[in-house]
Amino acid sequence: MRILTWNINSVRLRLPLLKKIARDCSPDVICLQETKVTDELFPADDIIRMGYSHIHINGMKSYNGVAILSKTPFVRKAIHSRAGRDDCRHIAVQLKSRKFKTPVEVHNLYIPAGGDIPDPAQNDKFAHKLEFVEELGSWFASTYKPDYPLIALGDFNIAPQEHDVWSHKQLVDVVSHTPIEIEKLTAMQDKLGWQDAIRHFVRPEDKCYTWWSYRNRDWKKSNRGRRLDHIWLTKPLLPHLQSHAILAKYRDSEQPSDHVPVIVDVNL
DNA sequence: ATGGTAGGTACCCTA
Repeated sequence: MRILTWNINSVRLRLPLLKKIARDCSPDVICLQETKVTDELFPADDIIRMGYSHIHINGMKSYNGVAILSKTPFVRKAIHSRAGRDDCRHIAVQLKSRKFKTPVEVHNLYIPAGGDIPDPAQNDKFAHKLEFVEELGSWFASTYKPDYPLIALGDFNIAPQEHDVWSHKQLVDVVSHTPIEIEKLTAMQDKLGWQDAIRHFVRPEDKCYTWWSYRNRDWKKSNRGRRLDHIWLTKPLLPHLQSHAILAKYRDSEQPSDHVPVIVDVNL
C-alpha cells in the first residue's frame, strides 16, 4: 500500500499537478492538507476520474481543509474538532488489512502554523498551535493503545530534529523549530510510541526537508528547507514499512506548492 | 535587521 501526503496549498489551483503526481507514482491513498475549499466546491468528479473513487473531505472557505483520496473503500470515516474549533484540520479513515485483525487507521493532520511570534502570551496563533498539539497527544493516548495499527501523517508545521532545518542555530527562535513546540510534539510522540517513518530511513545527521519557502529567489540554490511534513506509524506497523520517498522534484513544477509530497510503502 | 512570495478573497488575511 502506497500512501502519499502533500500540503497542496489549494486543491483547485493545483489539480493539474495532483493529476501528474498521481500518474507518476500511483499512490493507493492520497492525504492532502490546505485544500482551501468548501466540500461543495471540492473537485470530486476530477478525482474520481483519476481512479480515486473513495473520498473523505472536510474543507472550509479560504483556509485549511483536509482530504483523503483512496482507490480502495474505507471501513469508517471520521472528522475531528481540535482545540475547540471546527477548522478542518483533522480527519481519519480506516482501511482494511490482511496483516491485522483490526482495520488500519490513517489520521490526516494539518497542525496550525502558529504565526510569527513564538510566545503564547503575545500570539494567539502560537497558543492555539501548542494547545492543538497537546490536546491531540492526550486524545490519541486516551483513545488508542500503542499496539493498535495507526498512521498519523500530514503537515505538522514542526521540524523537530536539528537536521530537519537548514540551520538549527538560526531557527531555534523561529516558529516551527522552537524548543516548546518540539517538546509538545515529542511528548505526543512518546505517549503512543509513534515511529517516525522517514527518519527510519534517513540518518539523524543527514539533512532532510519537505518544505522550502516561496520567499527565496532560488529554493534549490539557497536550500533553506525544513522538514514540516511527517508520516508516523505505531510500532506494530514498523515491521511492514517497506520504503519512503520525498518527491522534492515537484518543488520545481510550474506553480509549485511550497511543500513537496512524501510517500511511504507499507505492507498491509 | 529587514523583507522577501504565494493563494484566496475582497481590498487583507494566512502561510
